[in-house]
Amino acid sequence: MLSTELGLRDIVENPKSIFYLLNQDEKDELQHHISISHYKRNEFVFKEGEKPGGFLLLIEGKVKIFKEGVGGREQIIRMAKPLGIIGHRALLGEENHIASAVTLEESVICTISLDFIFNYALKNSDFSLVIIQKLAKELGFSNVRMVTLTQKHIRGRLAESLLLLKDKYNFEIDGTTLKVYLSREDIANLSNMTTSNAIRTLSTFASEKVIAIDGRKIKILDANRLERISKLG
Amino acid sequence: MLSTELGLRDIVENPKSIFYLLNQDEKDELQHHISISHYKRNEFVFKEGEKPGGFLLLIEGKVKIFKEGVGGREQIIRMAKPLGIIGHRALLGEENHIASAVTLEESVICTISLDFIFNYALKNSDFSLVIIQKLAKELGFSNVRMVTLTQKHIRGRLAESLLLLKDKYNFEIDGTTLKVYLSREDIANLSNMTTSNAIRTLSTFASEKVIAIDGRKIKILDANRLERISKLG
DNA sequence: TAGCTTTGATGCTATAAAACATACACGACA
DNA sequence: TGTCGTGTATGTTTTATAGCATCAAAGCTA
Repeated sequence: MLSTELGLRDIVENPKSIFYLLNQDEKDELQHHISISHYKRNEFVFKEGEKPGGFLLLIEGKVKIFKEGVGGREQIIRMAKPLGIIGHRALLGEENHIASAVTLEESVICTISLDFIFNYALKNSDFSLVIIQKLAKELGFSNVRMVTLTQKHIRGRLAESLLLLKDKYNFEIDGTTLKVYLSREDIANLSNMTTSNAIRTLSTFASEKVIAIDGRKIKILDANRLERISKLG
Repeated sequence: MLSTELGLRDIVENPKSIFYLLNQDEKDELQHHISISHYKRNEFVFKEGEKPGGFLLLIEGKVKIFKEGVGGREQIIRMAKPLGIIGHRALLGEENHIASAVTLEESVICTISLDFIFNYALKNSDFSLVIIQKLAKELGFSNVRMVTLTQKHIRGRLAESLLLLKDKYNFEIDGTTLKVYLSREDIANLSNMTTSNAIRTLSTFASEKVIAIDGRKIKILDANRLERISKLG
C-alpha cells in the first residue's frame, strides 16, 4: 500500500517538493544522498536531544512534532503532511533536536544527507531563499501560536486547533470529516489543555452542533461558528 | 550622545553585525541602500499589519517586539539589543508584520533597502546561510518559549524572564544589576501574566533574597536559585 | 469468548491566577 | 502648594482550569 518507488520520483518531480527547484545536475546528485525508511504508527522518527542525522522529507503518512514540558506533559508544536520537511530546524540551526517526532500513522520518510544539503542544495540561492521563506513563515506561525495558546481560553484554543487541522489535512471526500484521526490526548496536547478538558469541550461543541463526533472522526458542521469561537471565545 | 556616524561604520566593520561577512564589493554597494533613523523612548518602529519597508538593524538602544492578543493584552515575543536585526521575519517570509516593535529607550536604527537584501546580500550564500541559521535558532527559541509560557507556573515564568533579560542585556558594572529597566507592565507582558502578579511575584522573590528591587532596578542576587525556580517552580 | 488494557466520558474538588478594589509614592504642572 | 496622572503595591473575590476519581466503551490478546 505504501508507495516507496513512487515516493523517490515524487521528491524531485512534484512541484510541492522543496527539491523541485533544484537544477538537473543537483537532482542527479541528490539520488546518491538519499535513503528511505518505513515507520509504523506511533514510532519515533527522532527524539528531543538527539543530533540530526539528515534532512527529512515526509513522503507518506502523518507526523506530530512535540516537546516535553513540565512533568512530562507534551505540547505538539506542529504536524507534518506528505512532502513536508521535518527536523530541518535543528539541522539548519546546527543544534540538537529540541523536539521529538512521532508518526501518527504508517509513514514513509526519506532522509537526505547533511552533506548534500550544505554542499549542494544550499549553494543554490533559489533553494536557500525557499528555505529562508519557509523558516520565516514557521517562525511567524510559532509566534502567533505562542500568543493564542497563552491567551485564549479553552474553547478558543480547541476551536483554533480544529481549524488548524482542517487547514493542514483538509476533509475527507464528504467535505466535512477531518482527514486526520487523533486521540483525545493528542488533541489536548495540541491545544494546551488536559485530556479531560479536550473531551469535555469537544462534547460541548458537539452539543452546540458546531462539530459532530463519532469516535475519532470529527465532522466540522459550522466552520464560521468555529472561526468565531476561535477569535472571541 | 547617540553615535550615528560611528553606527554606519559599525554595520560592516563589527564582526557581530550580520553584514560583516559581505565581500568588499557588496559592502560598498550597501552604502547606497542604507538610511538611518533616530527614535525616542516608547516610539513605534513598525506596527502589526504593516508591510515591511526594509531590513532593520538596531544600532543603539533597546527594542521590544510584541503582539497584541486577546482584549489588547500584549505578549512580548522578543527583545532586541544593538546589532540585532528586527522586522526581518516578515520581510524574509514576504508577509506583513505580525508583531509591533517599540523602543524601550532612545534608539538608532538603520534601514537597509529590500532591494539590497534580495538582489545583493541573499545572492551571497554565506549571508544566506547565516540568515538561515539565525531564523532556525529563533524558531527554536520561539518553540521552547511557547512550551514554557504555557506550562510553567507564574514563579517559573518570571524567573525564566529575568534570566532571559540577563542573557540578552547582561549586568551593569556592579555585576548584579540587570542592564535593562522595564516597567512592571513590560515584565508582565514578557512573562505572560498580569501586572499585579508580576509586581507580587517580584516582591516575593525579593523577600526570598533571590533578587533585590529598587524601582526599576533589579539586582539578581542568587542566579542559581532563579535557575532552579525557572526549572521546577 | 473472557479477561485485560487503553481510550473516552463525566462529575467533583482544589487551586492558580485573573479580576477587581484600594491605597500609596512620585513627578509634572498649574 | 495643591491637584492630577501614572506607576507601583497589596488585599480580597471570583473563575477558569487542572487534578482526581469513577465508570463505560472499545480494542487487544491469550
